[in-house]
Parts: sequence; structure tokens; C-alpha cells
Amino acid sequence: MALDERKLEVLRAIVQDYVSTHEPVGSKVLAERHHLRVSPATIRNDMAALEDEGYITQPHTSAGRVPTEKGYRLFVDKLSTIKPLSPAERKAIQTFLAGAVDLDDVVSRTVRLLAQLTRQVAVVQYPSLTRSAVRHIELVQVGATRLLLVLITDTGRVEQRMVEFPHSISDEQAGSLRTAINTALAGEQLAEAPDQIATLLESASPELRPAMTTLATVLLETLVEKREERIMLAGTANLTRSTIDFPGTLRPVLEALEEQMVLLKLIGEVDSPSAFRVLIGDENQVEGLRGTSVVTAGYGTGSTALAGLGVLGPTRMDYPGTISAVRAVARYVGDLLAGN
Amino acid sequence: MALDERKLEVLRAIVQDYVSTHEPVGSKVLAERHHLRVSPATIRNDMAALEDEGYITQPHTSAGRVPTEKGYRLFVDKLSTIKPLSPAERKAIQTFLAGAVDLDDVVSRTVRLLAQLTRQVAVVQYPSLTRSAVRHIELVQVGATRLLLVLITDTGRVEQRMVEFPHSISDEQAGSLRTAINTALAGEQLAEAPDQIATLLESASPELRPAMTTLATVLLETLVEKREERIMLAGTANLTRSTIDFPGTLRPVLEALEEQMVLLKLIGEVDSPSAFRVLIGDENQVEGLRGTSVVTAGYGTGSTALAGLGVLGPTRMDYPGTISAVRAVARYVGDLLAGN
DNA sequence: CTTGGCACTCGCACCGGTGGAGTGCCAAGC
DNA sequence: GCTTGGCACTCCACCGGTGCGAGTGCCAAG
Repeated sequence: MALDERKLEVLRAIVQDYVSTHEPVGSKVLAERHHLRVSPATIRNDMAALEDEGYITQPHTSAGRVPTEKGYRLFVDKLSTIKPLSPAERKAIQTFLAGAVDLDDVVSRTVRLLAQLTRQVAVVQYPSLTRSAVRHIELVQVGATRLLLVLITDTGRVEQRMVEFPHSISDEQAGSLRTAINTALAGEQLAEAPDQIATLLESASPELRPAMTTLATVLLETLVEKREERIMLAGTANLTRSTIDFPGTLRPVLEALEEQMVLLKLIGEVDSPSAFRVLIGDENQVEGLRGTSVVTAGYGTGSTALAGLGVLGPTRMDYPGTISAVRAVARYVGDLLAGN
Repeated sequence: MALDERKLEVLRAIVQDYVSTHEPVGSKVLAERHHLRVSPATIRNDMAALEDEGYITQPHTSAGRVPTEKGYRLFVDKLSTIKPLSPAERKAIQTFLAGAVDLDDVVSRTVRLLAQLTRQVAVVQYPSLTRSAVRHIELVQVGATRLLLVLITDTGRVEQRMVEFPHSISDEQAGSLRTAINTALAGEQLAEAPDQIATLLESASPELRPAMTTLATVLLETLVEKREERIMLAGTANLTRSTIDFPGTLRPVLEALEEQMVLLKLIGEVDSPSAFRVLIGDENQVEGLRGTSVVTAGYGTGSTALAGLGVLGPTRMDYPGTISAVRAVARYVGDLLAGN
């Protein structure tokens, strides 16, 4: 059974009302507040139909209706128009992000900005290593058998890793290693680094071979294990905005938010910048985050995304507003990083 | 009026009972559970005295007693013996921390460990820049007028900062700058760096002077503004363990935890390692963290602390257990960093 | 100073009644 | 055939009253 125009209109009204009032919405207020030109009785009929189709539900007999996840999904896909940000908001984003002095600063400003704009929990992933290129690799002598490996990417990320060698390393050796490794890798995409490292290893002079092997292992570890993906979080206090939303269930949400891997799964799966995804309630496969919705977008400097960012909130959230904020911030961050 | 031995014993019993049960404790159970060799009536008299002195209070007439902050303070100062960790716990700390590959790893493992041991919110400060020495400074060419300044300290911290020059910088100039700056600063305590930088600036050759000035400004900013102090947080989910503790007041706590400056104030004020501090309830001057208690300790490699760490929880917490966990972890982290 | 006894005070859980919001259904109207 | 007003029905949220139990303060005796 198809839903005619007016029924969709009713659903939209229900979602909008419920999102702003947080209370089950009845046929009467619906007829009053939204200028549907029909009587409450008619709306009741439509609501009954919408309920049959599973788009809305009532908490108990003789209460108003509440959208189901299916209802939100339809709303997001078909019924909502992305509400453009106000000029003031755009301005605020720009000025707030403009003062950043380095990548850490960019990410931390972004995540706080996003949390403030959406009044929800914001998550920002650092530019993914596997999608960045090497700008420079530095080896710093720390002890006879130890070097600190510092990897600097074109996106401004700086990763460090202590490397322990089974034998001592002279200053000259360290210098040669540094030169060799930079010649081989500087400018290369990290995703292709494994190949480069392999050839580098083969062409290494016999006396550098053992040291180079150790170094190569660490480099590969850093790149292959995704352990080095980083994220930053802000706005967890916003979870308490509506105690009603997480009835005693704040716990698992906070726990999930502490699991970097979980968050990465959530926001890291983006391909092109400006694309965005909305996960509603149970669509979210993470145990403990059922009952929350997630809006994510990719950001990047070119046509492929460097990483993702997004916000997390109650299923009952202002989707149009959140989506536009997330997209706008993603775009600005991309532009900002492209400037570097 | 002095409190005699038994009254103190009663107070100790009340604190212990209340901490484990979370319920106001009455004279009867007190007489039963703790082998005070007197009758409930006697205990009631003592309790009345303790209440007069402000050490305990009753939520309402005819409920049991609950320790006041003054009561907890007395308990912590005089009545509790630090309970040693079990060998299993020590072992766990050691093995958990042992696998760390770099400073980030050390800090993140430490903070998670602490949160898990104490079942509370844990905070760990990165080794303070002002208390570290320079190991190496690297300048990476990023554009004609931009260098990425990378500062590596003896504690393993790596700080980056983009430096924008008003004029273009040649490779040779960058090289000279790097050499000069490393010669001047390598091995120096960062706290004394300002002086070194000043002399460095004076002795710079005329053609390097402008570039060096820009660089010096950035370096000083990084050091002087304490903006570069970092902290890491874990275990916020533990705040929800007892909804009772933060009656609708979870909000301000989460908000305070997002303020780096606030947390720094809280845990950063340590002088010598192994010293610890306990702040109970209102003693804590941070608005929003009234009603929570904080246990902090310094950690370091020598006789002065590098930075602080600690945990935050409800005033009704297991002080002896928490204190010993915090101290033990601080000691292990100090040892671990000394090994680098 | 300690102890048993006792009256007293609250908080809390339980209960039944009431009001109101909102629904579903039906019969009439366009 | 869709829309509409009317109407009975359901169920929650609120309210005041009640009984119970825990715990206290006080007192008089040991």
C-alpha cells in the first residue's frame, strides 16, 4: 500500500514535532500547529495507516505517536530538505577554524566546533595515514641501540615510534639510514610504502641491511596495523542533555565511545569527501550504540577522503540541522587542510 | 571536645560501611558487622557526638548516618591505612605497562590501567614540557615560506608546530637554522630555553637573523603558553556506575572533564614524585567538580615530578584502595620512563 | 559510662480514585 | 469514497491516605 502525499506530510509533521518537544504527539496539536488543512479525525486515520506500515508507534494506548526508526529513515531519505546554515554560522565556523596553528589544533578545534554546533557528541578522525603521503622521516639517536623514528605526513601528522636495534648504531649509520629512507619514501603515498620499503631493503648495502630490516619492520607495523589511526572526541556532556533519551543506558554509550576501534569503524568508512551517511538506531551495528544515531561525512583535500568525522546523538535528533552542520564542517576542514 | 578512641573507631566503621554499601548506616548493623564490643545504644551516643562535631550527618530524621566531607577528611588523614596492592595487581600493572612502544602508548596504557584498577575516571598528564630537556629539534621544509618545527624531548614527547615565515627560506638556510638551534638547545632543560634562545638570537648571522627571530617567537610561544600541556582521559563510563552519586549532576562533571585547563590545574600541581594529594568534595575549587573527590600523584624519573596523574570519583570512594593504586601506578610509570 | 526499653519521626511502598489526553470507531455529510 | 464531528473507552500521571519498618533520641537502671 502506497502512502499518499498527505500521509507523508503527517509523518513529517510528527517527526518535526517530536524532535522539538520530545513528547508523543497527538492528532489535535498536529492539526493545529502544522497547517494541514484537515481535521484531527482525518489525521487519526492517516496515523492509523502510518502505524500499520510501521512508521510510527504509540508508547501505550491513548498516548500520542512517536516515530519508529523506520519512520526516521523515511524522513531522512525522502521528507527532509537539508537546511542551509545561517551566514552567521558559516562565519563562525570559518573564524573558529582559521586560528589553528597545527594539525592537532585543527582537529581539536573542529571537534569542539562540531559538538557545539550540533549540541551532540562529536568525533573527528585524524587524516588517515594510509591516505597520506610521506613528507619526511627523521631518525633521532636516543641511545646506542635506539632511534626515535619520526614520520611526518603531507597532511601534517607527526607519528613517533621508538625503534630498538639488536646492535649499536653509529651516527653515520643513522645518517645513511635517514638519507636512504627519505629518498625512497619522501613524496610517496603511505599506502604504497610497503612496496617501496621492500625494494629499499633489497638495495640496502650489506652493512646497513640488519638495521634497515629492523626499521622496515617497525615502519610496516605502524602502517599496516591500523593502530595508528587517531580520533578525537568532544561534547560527551551533551549526552546528558536529555536524560530521557538514554534511560539509564548512558553507560554503554560512554563505554563504546572509549573504544577507539568502534568509533573508527563508525566514522572511518568514507570514500569521497562531501558524501555523508546517516545511521539510525539499530542500523548501527555496534552493541551499546543501538538507540543512537550517527551522522558522518568524509573530509579531504581532493576527490578522495582523508578521513571521517561525525556526530552521535539520540535517534530523536534534528537530522536536517545535524547533517548540514556535519557537511559544512567537513567541507571547511578539507579546505583548511588543502591550504597547508 | 576531643574524640576518644572508640568514637574514631565508629567513624571509621561508618565510612567503610557506607563506601561499600552506599546506604546510610545505622547503629545496629554497625554494632553487628564491625566487632565493636558495645551495644547499639552506646554507638548511638557516639554517633550523636560525631554528628555534633560535623563528621557525619543524617539525610533525614530516622535514617542512618552518612559521613560528611569533614568526616572523609579525618578518615583519610588519620584513620585509614594505605592498603597495599595484591601481588597479582602489581604483576598486572607491570605486564600491562611493559608492552608500550612509545610515549603515547605509555600514557594511554597508563590511563586505561588506572581507570580499570580504580573503577573511576583516570587522568594522566603527559610529561610536562617545562620539566623536560630538548633531545632534538627538526625543521622540515613544507613550502617556500613554511617549516614544520618538530621538538623532541628526552621524555619522548614529540611536539609539532607549523612556522610561517614572512619570506622564503632556502634549503641551506633551513639547514643552518637546524644546526644552530640544535647546538644551542640540545640537552638543555626547556625551562631554561628562553635564555638560550635569546643568546642564540644575538649570535645569529645577519642573513639568518629574521628567520631565527620568527622561529624563536614560535618556540617561546610553545613553551611559555602552557597550551602545550597534554592530558589523556579514560573511564568516564565509570561515572555512571552509581547514578546515585551524581543525582542529575553528571552533566557538570562531564563538562569539567572536557576542559583541559581545569584538569591540568587539578592534577598538574605536583612537586615531588610519590607525593600524593587528596581533594575531597568542596575542597576542590573547580565549579562543577564539587561533590567529587580527586586523588593525584606526581610521577617522574628523578626527584622532581615530570607531571601528574590521578583519578576522580564520588566523594564516597574507597580512599585507601584508590590512593594505593594511584601511587603504585605513578611509581611504575616513573620507572618505565626512566628506562628510556 | 553503658545498656535495654520505648515512644517518636520519617521515608517509602502500596492503594484506589480522579482527571485528562488521546485514541478507535461509527454514522452522517460533502 | 474521503472527511468530519461525536462519543465511548483506555490508560497514564497525579494525588492524598495508610501501614510498615528502620532508625533515632531520651530516660532510667545497672
